[in-house]
Amino acid sequence: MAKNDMHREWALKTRGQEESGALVESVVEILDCAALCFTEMGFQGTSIDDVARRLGATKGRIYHYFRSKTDLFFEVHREGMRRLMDAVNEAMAAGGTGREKLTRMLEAHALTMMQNIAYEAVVVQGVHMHRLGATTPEQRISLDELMDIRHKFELLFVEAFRQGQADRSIRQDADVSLAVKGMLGAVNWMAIWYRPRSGEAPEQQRAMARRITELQIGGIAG
Amino acid sequence: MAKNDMHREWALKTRGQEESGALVESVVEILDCAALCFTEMGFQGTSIDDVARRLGATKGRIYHYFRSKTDLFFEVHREGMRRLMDAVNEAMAAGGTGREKLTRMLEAHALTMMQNIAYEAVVVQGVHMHRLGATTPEQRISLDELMDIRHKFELLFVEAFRQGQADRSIRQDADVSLAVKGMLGAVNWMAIWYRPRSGEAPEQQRAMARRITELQIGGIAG
DNA sequence: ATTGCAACATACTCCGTAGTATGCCAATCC
DNA sequence: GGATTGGCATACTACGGAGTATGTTGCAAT
Repeated sequence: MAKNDMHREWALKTRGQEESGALVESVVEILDCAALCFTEMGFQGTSIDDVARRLGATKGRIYHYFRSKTDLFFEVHREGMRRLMDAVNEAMAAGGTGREKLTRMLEAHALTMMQNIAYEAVVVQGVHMHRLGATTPEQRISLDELMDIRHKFELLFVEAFRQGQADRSIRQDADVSLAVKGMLGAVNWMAIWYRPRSGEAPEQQRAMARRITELQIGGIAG
Repeated sequence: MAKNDMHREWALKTRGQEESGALVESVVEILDCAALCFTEMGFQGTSIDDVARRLGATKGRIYHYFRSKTDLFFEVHREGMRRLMDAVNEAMAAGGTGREKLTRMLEAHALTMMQNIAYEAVVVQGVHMHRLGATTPEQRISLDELMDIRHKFELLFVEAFRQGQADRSIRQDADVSLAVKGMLGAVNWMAIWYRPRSGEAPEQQRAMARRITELQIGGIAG
């Protein structure tokens, strides 16, 4: 393959087979640093040099793997969505009533948010960027693709919600779309305020995920 | 007063008496355009020239009233917070149980978000920027001040929540802080997805605000 | 009628930053 | 063991955009 196709090649590879290990690790390292930078300083506020500095490297290394800053951002976003999707899909797989499913899914979502706060904060930013005219046509395509995944993600919750209404475990009188947007909003908002306390045990995170989920399902009325 | 103090003067004026009208209107016009630009393209993504172009004017007009781009952003943020604060304060004033208060407050919050989507989207962005090291010391002060208002805003909800627990209208077993963050998250998230449908009647907005609020209070369990 | 100043517009500087072109080295493959 | 190539670093260009310095105009008070 020609040198110039290196970047595209990588994007395709990530969906397919494993790589030689060292290469993958180098890219993952870049993604991790990029996620932190984007989270702390925003997309426009982060320069490629910032990411490189954090890596202890220079731009060359980054542009060797990614065609542009926007591509790098999208790749972080994609990885964040993938982790969310995997967690929620698994939670949905097990049986139970619609409400039980929905509860597990929401809890998995919340927990994933806490465990991958940098990546997920970028995802939230990306959603925010949606309408921000991504300039080049190719970026538009990438962004649209990500929003499509985002939409499918939301549909998983809608589906579980409807199942819950069908089996009477969820109230009938709710506007499904609005209800789901509300629940997801409550959890997504964690990207704004949640910061892992140093030495926070995974069990504490699970407990917090359970509590916030239970409040969304059960409400606060006493 | 010296010319150079013009900008600061304005910032102080906004808290005090009315101005000569025409002047105020010119500034409000700038704020409106800035809110739209920041909402659509983000803080870093918006150039002062963008705002000026939208105004049908040039940078000169903007820099005549605002010392910097950051100041402009903060002023939009401040205005957005003020509208939220006013609406929620009014909703809190009337009596009732804690739960009734909280319901009215949340509903007022949601409605204000919808009616001032551009300003409120900027507020959400500002919260996001919190940790994004605002560079100059003066900007830090402004940002800290805004975050202080934000915190007071959240405390209003915490207060009503606690009152509701005291009068037994709200369940006892909830983590107050987490519950409030969840509720506010659900409503704040509207800044991301809500766009007014053309010709949407105020009554439809009120209905949506009521529905999303009721879901937060009552939960979805059937 | 003049002066003074508010309310902008115009024209410029200067710096950060995205992206590129090129150089360098170590490993791998004929 | 020369050539090739992947994996970066270095050096450079080009440009947009924040902030400033300097007009220009119209109104308002004296």
